[in-house]
Amino acid sequence: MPELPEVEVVKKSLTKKIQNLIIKKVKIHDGDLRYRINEEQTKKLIGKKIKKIERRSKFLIFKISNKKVMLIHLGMTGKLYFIDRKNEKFKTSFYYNLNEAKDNKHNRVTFFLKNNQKLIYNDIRKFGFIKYFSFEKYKNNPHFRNLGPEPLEKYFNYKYLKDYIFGRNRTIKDLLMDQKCVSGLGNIYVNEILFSSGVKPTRKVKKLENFEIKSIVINTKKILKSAIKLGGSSIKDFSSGDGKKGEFQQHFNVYNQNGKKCSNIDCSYKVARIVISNRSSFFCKKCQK
DNA sequence: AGGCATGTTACAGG
DNA sequence: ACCTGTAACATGCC
Repeated sequence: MPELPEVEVVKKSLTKKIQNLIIKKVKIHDGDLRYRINEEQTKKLIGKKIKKIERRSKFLIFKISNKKVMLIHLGMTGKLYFIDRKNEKFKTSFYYNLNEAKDNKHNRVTFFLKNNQKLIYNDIRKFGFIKYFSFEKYKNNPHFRNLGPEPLEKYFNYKYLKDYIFGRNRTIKDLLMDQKCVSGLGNIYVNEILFSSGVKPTRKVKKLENFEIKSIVINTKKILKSAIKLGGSSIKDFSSGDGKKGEFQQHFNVYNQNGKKCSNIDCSYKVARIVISNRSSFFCKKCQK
């Protein structure tokens, strides 16, 4: 689930639920995530307040009252469930689904808050991780040090991308996927951005025209904003219709649409799928040059 | 059975 | 030291 828009949606919804709550207890069910964690580390959090939740790239940054920072990266399948027993309801940060959170064997960590409220970190494939830093040092951690600019900030603009491209010889798909160039994009949004920009994912960056670079920057911002507004993309479909899930997947033009007709009305081509750098790329051979 | 999956990074070779 | 491409991580679903 998680590229920049999904992480941003999680941040926003979690902020409403847990800002200023005290962590009463932390239970690790399986600490064997991308980086191993144990209850020795989480002990420091007990009795402390969650003051603020921020986002950088695909990282969630929990600012804790003892000048500690808890970083959560959701990896490929990480989810955070907020559970409010008071109402006998499961309110998830991104998905909202009773069956998904109940007795789920992929729940890895539970943060106990007040009034039987809980925050559960659930991760099927365990590519995600949780790490702790001091407030002063977290920006210098190895995960942050090489991150490029946030795509929604002004610093990411035509001039920046044009300059970044200079002297490089890669495909535009690879470049946009690279968090050093611009941070927060992943396979879904890069495919959609390139479709909207009319640029084939295989194009070498040094061969891009200026108008195409401009278009890529504009569409990056447009698509990310639209996805955030729609609650992100929920790839999995849930049986129960109640509750929140993202809706941007209903607006995919190419991602996972191989074999379907190109969404441009005057085009009769089918969406093609190829593999670039071990990842699927979807595009229209006619509409993307 | 084999291929594929929303991500990151260690490593190899240039 | 920088640039690029590949494979690996763990688990589930077609």
